Amino acid sequence: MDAEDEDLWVPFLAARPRDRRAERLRVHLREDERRAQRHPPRRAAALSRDQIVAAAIMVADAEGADAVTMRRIARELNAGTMSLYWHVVSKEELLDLMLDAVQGDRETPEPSGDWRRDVQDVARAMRGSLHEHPWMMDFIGGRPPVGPKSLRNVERMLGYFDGLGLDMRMAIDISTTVGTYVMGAVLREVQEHNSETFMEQTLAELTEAEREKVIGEFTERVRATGRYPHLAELMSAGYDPDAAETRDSRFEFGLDCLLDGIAARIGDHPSPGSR
Amino acid sequence: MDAEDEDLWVPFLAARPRDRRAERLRVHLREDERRAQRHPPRRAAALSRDQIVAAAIMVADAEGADAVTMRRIARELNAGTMSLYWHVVSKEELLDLMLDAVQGDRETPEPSGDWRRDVQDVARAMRGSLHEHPWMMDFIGGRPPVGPKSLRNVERMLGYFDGLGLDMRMAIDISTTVGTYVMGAVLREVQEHNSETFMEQTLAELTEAEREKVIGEFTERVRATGRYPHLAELMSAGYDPDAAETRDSRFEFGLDCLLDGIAARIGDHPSPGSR
DNA sequence: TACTATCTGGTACAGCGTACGAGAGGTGCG
DNA sequence: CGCACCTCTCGTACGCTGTACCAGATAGTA
Repeated sequence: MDAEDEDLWVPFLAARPRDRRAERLRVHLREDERRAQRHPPRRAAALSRDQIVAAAIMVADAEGADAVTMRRIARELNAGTMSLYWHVVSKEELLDLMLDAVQGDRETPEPSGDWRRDVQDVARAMRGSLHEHPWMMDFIGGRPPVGPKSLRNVERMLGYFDGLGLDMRMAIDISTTVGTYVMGAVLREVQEHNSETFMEQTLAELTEAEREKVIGEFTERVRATGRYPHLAELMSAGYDPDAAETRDSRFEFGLDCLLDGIAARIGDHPSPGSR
Repeated sequence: MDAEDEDLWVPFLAARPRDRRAERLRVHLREDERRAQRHPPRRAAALSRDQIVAAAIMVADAEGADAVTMRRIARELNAGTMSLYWHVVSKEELLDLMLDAVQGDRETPEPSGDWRRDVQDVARAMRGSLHEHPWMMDFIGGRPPVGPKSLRNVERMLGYFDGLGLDMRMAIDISTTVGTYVMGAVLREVQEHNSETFMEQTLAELTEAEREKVIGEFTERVRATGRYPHLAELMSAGYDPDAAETRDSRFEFGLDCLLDGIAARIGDHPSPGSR
């Protein structure tokens, strides 16, 4: 049963209960469902948790993190705002549900025997998923990470190292390290993306002359201090480290470095010219 | 002049101007200061940007990200809420200023000639700084990153690779990759920390028996599915990958892997048993 | 004295998350 | 049938947020 697995929220972590309902909804969720079957829903369930989460993700994708308000989501569903609170304990919980839902977006590959390729695939998939939902980076800060979909992904990841004779500790360190790198990379990339769109908006309001003047003044000021030789060189070379074209290769570069280091450590010889 | 460097905000990026003042405060800040010297502040400046930023950081450190509200900060300074808005265009700008301010907390080491050690030091310093201000992770999501302090740090970082004959592109990729890893690591660690404190609070409300029952039921459910052999092994081994003791070594592990990969790539032979 | 620039902060408003509780619709029992 | 009881919807209201607007205080210049 697929639905069986979907409820594997780590106890305590899932919701911050503000009232009794949290416990009912989470820790004793199965029990709830049993009762619901005795007493089936009467009105063909106009609203459901999954619907609410889906609507919230739609809104977030289309209008950004700021647009995710309970009122906005309710409007999307033609429901009263407070109706959402029957299915969801708090906005905080809804965000958790959203994060876990998109975690399952991409399929993680079956172990192929080549751990390095599998890990690369997963890393790229994670990155792709995060890029499709950039609002994740707004919500992810400092919130307990584990929902059932994440659990499944961790399980898969650990499976890639099965035949290599690693102890569990090593396998876990490697998994989290890769995940760590991907998170950091996407965080940076989302920041850069936001910078760009913001800059473009601002630039559009200026004339060409003003634009050059402002930029010129800035580079001149950097140069004038004499304390930033590398940055000055960078700017005069016109090299933009954050340009979209370089982003993919930068991601792959870091990932390759990391995987090389890991490979060396687990006794695998790094594939010399991989990628 | 130290103060000279402090104003090197990348133009456009710094503030999202909601009205004209943004431009004045940022792009033409120097001009503003010149005028201010003609017309010096009359009341011995009861309030200043730096004070406001410092107060905001204090509040954030002591009470967490949620406590950072304009009213709270004003109260801290015995000022009216709206007085802050003379010195700061918006809360958003204040957050940018806070982030950049803590960026300069730790001193980055002078280049020692051993790039690897320098980079390690910087990475550890970044991590330490982020841990002292865990609210950073709440604010950092999807916001333009560059203030003057960050610029200085990038400059320093680039300097570590000076004698190695790398081209600029390589040096930049390496710098950002290391930064990326650190950000990701701290993001994860802050999440884990929050999970823990939350779990402790919840656990404190339960009796020992309830606690074991809930945990036991969960592990039983995970095992019952048969789809999570690695996780089941993990849980029955009682190994907690997020335990505080393992966190430092995990960070160093990932960092070492990364640096090994980088070293190999720039023709340096990895120090075999480093740390 | 009058004028102007700089800075303070009170009031007010729209929008947020959500506590509360009334009520609508359905089931099961007498 | 009536009646109790659960499941679910949602209007109202409250306290909180960021901040627009504007009236004033203060100090330097003319």
